[in-house]
Amino acid sequence: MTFKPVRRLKVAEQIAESIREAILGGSLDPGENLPSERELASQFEVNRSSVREAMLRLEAWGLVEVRHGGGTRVTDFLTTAGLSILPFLIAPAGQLDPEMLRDLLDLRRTLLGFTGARAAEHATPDQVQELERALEALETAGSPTATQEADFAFFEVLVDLSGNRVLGLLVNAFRRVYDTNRELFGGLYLGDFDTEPHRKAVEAIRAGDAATAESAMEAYGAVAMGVTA
Amino acid sequence: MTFKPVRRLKVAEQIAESIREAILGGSLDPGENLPSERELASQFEVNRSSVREAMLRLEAWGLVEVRHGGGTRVTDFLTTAGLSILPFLIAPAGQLDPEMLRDLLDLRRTLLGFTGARAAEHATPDQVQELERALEALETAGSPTATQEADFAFFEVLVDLSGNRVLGLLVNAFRRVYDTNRELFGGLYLGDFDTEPHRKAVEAIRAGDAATAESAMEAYGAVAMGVTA
DNA sequence: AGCTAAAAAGTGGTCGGACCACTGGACCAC
DNA sequence: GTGGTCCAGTGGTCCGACCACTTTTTAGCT
Repeated sequence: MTFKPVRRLKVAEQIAESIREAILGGSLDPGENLPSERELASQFEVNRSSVREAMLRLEAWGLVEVRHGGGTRVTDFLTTAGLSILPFLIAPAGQLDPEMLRDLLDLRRTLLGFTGARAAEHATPDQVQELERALEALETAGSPTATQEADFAFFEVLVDLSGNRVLGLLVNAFRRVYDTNRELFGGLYLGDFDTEPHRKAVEAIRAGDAATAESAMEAYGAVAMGVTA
Repeated sequence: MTFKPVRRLKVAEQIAESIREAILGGSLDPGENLPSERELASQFEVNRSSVREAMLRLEAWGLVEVRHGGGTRVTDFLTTAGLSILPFLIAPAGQLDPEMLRDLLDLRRTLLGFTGARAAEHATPDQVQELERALEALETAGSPTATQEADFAFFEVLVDLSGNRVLGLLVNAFRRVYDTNRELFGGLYLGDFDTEPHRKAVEAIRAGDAATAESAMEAYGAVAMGVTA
């Protein structure tokens, strides 16, 4: 038996979360002004400093626009926010949003293909060996949770082999989506987990066959989409 | 003669920028602890509040990890940061990093293909008309700057047609890369700008031909890569 | 009345200092 | 070794004040 660490939520984080949900949930419309920091401080019964920290977070997420002397305005997050809000947007009420999930998996499938193709073009024999170790770890994983972890680890090795650092940053953003809602995504690994596409991809990468690696990885991405349908 | 607006940088922003460059530039190694907030405040000769705001920004970028009572640690940004740091990473010294640019354009090319394909599958006649207007605006643009803007606008319409909201968020992140270094990217539009791929893509999208739209957009992406080579 | 410019009110930004909450290490008792 | 206590250091929150900027109101003029 292992225990999960207790969640310690800082004041500023609670405030930011609260307002974030109001924005993403549509209670606050784009263009609208947030109450002033002093007003918010009084409403939440906290110090203004804590409210300011919350504003900083919201601004970093691209959810509000702070104007010195002119109030804080809610932005249209679909046109200003980056991938950093995806973890919250994909599971608004503790439940995965089917449309968002579909979009995410669809995009993921293409990125998997891209990753596989580039890996096939750039991987050295040493790196292929590393990939094989990751595949073996995946196939010998005992629990669904372990499988889930190993699957992502396999993918991250692959991203490393692709040699594309921008792709690396993008995948970091995706992983945060996954980490934040780990339990929800866990369901995708309950059925039979077939590593056949992985093996095919590894084989193609070893041979330097980009096209085959691409289609193998896309096939793997398609499987995940099927599970949710 | 027109003057550019004077840059008014808030104290906290200057500090964050300063430390950000130190981290991205390698002066601060991952795992290393930053000086304490009190120490930094004294070094920068500002109040501790301003330092704290800077820390929040750095944390939001995924560049540091703040631990209550345990100091602030520099993270390995290549494995923790998201696309939000790409604007800074791609032009570290006011000059575009060729490798990063190559990776970015390579990934962009694939995303363009994906966008074109999905647009062809989902676009309604009304939407196609909107796309045609964007294309016309692009072809009648006078200056290189206007062309640059119109080109991105065309792409954003296309993203909208694709109906994939996750892709939309991803493109927002990309646009920030572009906006932050507008002058540097402007060079890509100096030569002859051929809108032939655009026209081909629009035609394919109108016909609902996903495969052709995909290859047309990929061809367009490849052109941009050629310019920089 | 209508316009302009000064004044006021409101809002975010910075400051200084105090105290609370947490971490990590030193030291002690068992 | 193990667990406990203590303590110095660090981040988190609070308070109240003032500065910088924007928006609204008001006073004054034509």
